[in-house]
Amino acid sequence: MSYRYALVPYIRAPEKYPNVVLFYDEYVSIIKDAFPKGKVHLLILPRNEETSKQKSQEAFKDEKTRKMLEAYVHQAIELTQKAFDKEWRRIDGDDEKKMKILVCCHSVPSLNNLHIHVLTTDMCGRNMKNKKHYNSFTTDFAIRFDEFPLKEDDFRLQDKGKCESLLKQDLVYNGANYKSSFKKMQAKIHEDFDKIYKHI
Amino acid sequence: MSYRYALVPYIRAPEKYPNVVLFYDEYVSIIKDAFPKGKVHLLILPRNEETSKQKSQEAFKDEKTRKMLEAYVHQAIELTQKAFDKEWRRIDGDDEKKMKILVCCHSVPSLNNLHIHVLTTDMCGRNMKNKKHYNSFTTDFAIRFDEFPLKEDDFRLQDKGKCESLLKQDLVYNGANYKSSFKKMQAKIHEDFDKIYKHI
DNA sequence: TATTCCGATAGTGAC
DNA sequence: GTCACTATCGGAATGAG
Repeated sequence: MSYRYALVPYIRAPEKYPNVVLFYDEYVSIIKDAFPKGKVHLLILPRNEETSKQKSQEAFKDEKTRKMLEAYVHQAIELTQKAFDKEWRRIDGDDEKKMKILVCCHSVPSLNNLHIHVLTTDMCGRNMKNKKHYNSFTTDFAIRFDEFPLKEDDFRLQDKGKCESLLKQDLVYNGANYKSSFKKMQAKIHEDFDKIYKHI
Repeated sequence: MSYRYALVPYIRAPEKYPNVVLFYDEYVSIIKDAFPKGKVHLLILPRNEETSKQKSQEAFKDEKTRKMLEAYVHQAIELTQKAFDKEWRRIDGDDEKKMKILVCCHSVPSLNNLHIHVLTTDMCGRNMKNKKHYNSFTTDFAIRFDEFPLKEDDFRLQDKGKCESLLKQDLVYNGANYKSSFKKMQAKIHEDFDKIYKHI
C-alpha cells in the first residue's frame, strides 16, 4: 500500500527535494508532478495533516481551507504559465493568446494525500499515456477548484462507481469521438499542438 | 481475401512443392500444415474442385466422398505416427503406447478449400499460440472424421455462432480449468509432455 | 483513478 | 475460426531484515 503515500516526503520535508519542490511554506508545498500529463504539470500539497488526509470533496467544504489555498492556486497558475511560456512560443506570434490552465482534484484519487493538479491543457505531457489519464482531466472526473464546495446532490460526493465509469467513456477531442483509439487521438492532439507551438 | 485460398497451389500443382507435399495422386494432396498445432500436423486436401469448395458438413454427407477418403485418412495417420515416432521416444520405453492422433475438420474453417486435419494430440505444436487454436481442436468445434455424416439436428450444420462461441470457452486441460490463462496451461502441457517424451 | 509488468483481448490488414 | 502486428484492456505487485 505504500505507493499511496508517495507524496508524503514533499509534505513532511519539502526542503530536502529542491529539484522537485518549486515552493513551500508552512501551509503548502508546490511540486512538479513526476508523471506530467500536460507540458507543465504541478501539484499543490496542503501540509496540514488533517487536511491532507481528506478527500478534496470533504476538505473543501471548509471555506477557510479554500480561502487559504486561493493565493497558492494563483501562484501555481503563474508558475505554470511562466514555465510553459519559457519552453513554448506560438508560431503565429500572438502572445496575447495564453495556454489554458486547469486547476482540479480527481474525484477518486489514488494517492492518499490531498493534491491539487495545476496543469496546461495541451494534453501533451510526457506521461499522458492512456484513456484513463486523458479522461481523468477532460471529464467531470476532474473537479475544478472553482466548483468547490460541491452542491449536496453532486454525484461526485457519493458515487465513486459513477466517477470511475467516466474514465472508461469514449475518448473525445475537439468534438470528435475516438472511441478507444488513444494512439490515434494522441497523434491528432500532438499534430494540432505542433501547428500552434514551437519549442524554444 | 486471397489468404482464404492459401491452399489452392497444393491442390492445383502439388508436384511443385515437394518440401510441403508428402503425397499426392489424382484425388488428394497430403501436406504438412505450415502452422502446426501438434508436434506433427498434416492436412488432407481433396483435389476435386466441387468437393474442395464445400464445407466438410456438406461434402461428407456424400458417402462416396467419405469412402474415397478413408484410405487416405489411414495413410495420413500412418505418416503422422511415423513422423512423430521418428522425433520422439517415450522415456518409459513403452513403445506399445502410441500418441493419439486426431482426424477432424473445423466446423467454421477460415480457408475456403476443404481440408482434413490429421495431427498428434500433444497440443505442443510450434504454432499452438492461443485460446482459439487450442479450443479449435479440443472442443466440438472440431468435427471428428468418424462423426460424418452429421445427424440432421447437429448444431454444427447450421449454428455458426454457437460453433464460434466454443472457441471462447474456458481452457480445459486434463480436467483442470485454466479460464483464459493460455500461457499457464501451455506451460503445464509442455511440462507433462517433457515428462513422457524425449527428443531423439 | 500513482506506475509498471505481463498477458489476454480486439481490430487491422494481408492480395 | 489463416497469420502477424499493433494497441487496448485487465489484473497483480509495488514495501522490506
